[in-house]
Amino acid sequence: MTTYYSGNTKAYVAVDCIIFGFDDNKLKLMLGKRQMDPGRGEWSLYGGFVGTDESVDEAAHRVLYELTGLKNLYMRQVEAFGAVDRDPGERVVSIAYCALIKISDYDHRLYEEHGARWVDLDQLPPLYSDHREMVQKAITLLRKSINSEPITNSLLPDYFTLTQLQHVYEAILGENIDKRNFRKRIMSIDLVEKTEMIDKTTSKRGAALYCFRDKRSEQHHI
Amino acid sequence: MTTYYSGNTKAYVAVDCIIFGFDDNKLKLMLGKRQMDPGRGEWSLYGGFVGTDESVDEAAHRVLYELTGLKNLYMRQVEAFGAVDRDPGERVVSIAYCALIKISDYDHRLYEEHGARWVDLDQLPPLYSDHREMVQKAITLLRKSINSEPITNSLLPDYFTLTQLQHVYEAILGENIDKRNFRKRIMSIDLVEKTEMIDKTTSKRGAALYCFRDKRSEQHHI
DNA sequence: TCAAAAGTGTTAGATTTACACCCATGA
DNA sequence: TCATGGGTGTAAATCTAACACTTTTGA
Repeated sequence: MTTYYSGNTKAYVAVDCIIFGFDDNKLKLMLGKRQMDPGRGEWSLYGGFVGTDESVDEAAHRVLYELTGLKNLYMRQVEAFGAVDRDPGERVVSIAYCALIKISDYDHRLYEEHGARWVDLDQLPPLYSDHREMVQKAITLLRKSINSEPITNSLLPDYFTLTQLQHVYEAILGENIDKRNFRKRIMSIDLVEKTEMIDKTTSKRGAALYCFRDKRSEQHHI
Repeated sequence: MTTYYSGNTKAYVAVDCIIFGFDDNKLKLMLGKRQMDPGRGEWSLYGGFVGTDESVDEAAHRVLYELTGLKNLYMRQVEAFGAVDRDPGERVVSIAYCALIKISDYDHRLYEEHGARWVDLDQLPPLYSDHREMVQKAITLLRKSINSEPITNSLLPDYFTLTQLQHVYEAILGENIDKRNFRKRIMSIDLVEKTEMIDKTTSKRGAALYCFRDKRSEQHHI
């Protein structure tokens, strides 16, 4: 038995997942009612404790998989939260992760089995512990990295219109974008590729469907 | 006794401090030889375990204070490191913090008591565990936030020449900057204020000494 | 025929980059 | 007097931001 550090105390280490989706031109957050004490019944992010045989990153992916059945989603560490009393039960240091889901690609039954709900970001209920702060940090992170990481790729279905893409940018950045400037910029960075397909669901005229050019950005799900 | 989460296992939670200084126109990192098993004698960042009555942030500040005698230094969480085998002894999740010190403002005796040394960033020895990766992440963070956080303020003495300031930028960004463009830009953002003082140590002609304009950026040390 | 979303260029201003010489002084 | 680092301006190129009308088609 190893006892190198036995003079020191241990703590529970947890992960909490800030799961974003995009639907109805709005950013959504996946929340559930907390199913354990303390705080049972409060709105909460999905989380779990880090096990002995998994890294913290792996724990985050596991929690997300258990909830959604999806693997290899975009996921990124946001920050470790370590206030002494952040958890009303015991000392828990939690590492927050931001995850992005293509809502429309998957059916919602698994979420619902867990009592999960997509909630509009601008209508968040009070959240358990410091989860609200985690969400805020995650949004700040999304805004900073929207142009350098495959964020929009992870939120949109495989084929999408430029208007949809613009709405994702607007939802994340929280501001309106000029349509012409936006299209010019997107075209100049080789991000997307036009397909032959036309989407007729949002207008009578129909809009060209695009896909992301970088095949590396395609996520592989189980 | 609280036992809410007793089905789960705990882990040691530690902090590691990536301490940067600036001297001789180069970024320096404070390293020490690890003084405990496992890994005794290896070059290592300064770290410590998070105690029961302190937040993770507080633990980081405490470790830095114990080493340097300085409080209220610029400090920022970098990332949590949680690989299963990252520590060869036991399961330790470590949260890395980046700290910035004005080397020339303080004498080095306290550091030396701890066996600490300033090492050139481009001449790092092999480091314990994943500390090298922590350093890399910290540099990336510095580069990203050099224009939005009081980073150069925290590395330079209270009075400095524009050439010194430029050297800090160059050391952090790892690239040469055009002198005229640099001065134009610095002047345009109201970052610094010219004083009446002249520094004659680096040239016969002498260079004007500047101070940072924003008093909020001044650090208060013990 | 008209309502509704798709699609398309130009111009002014701001920002960024490249670039070279004189100044002041101590040795 | 000269070697050394301090200090300064301009012009071209790039990027950003503002702005309005035509197209298509199903209802």
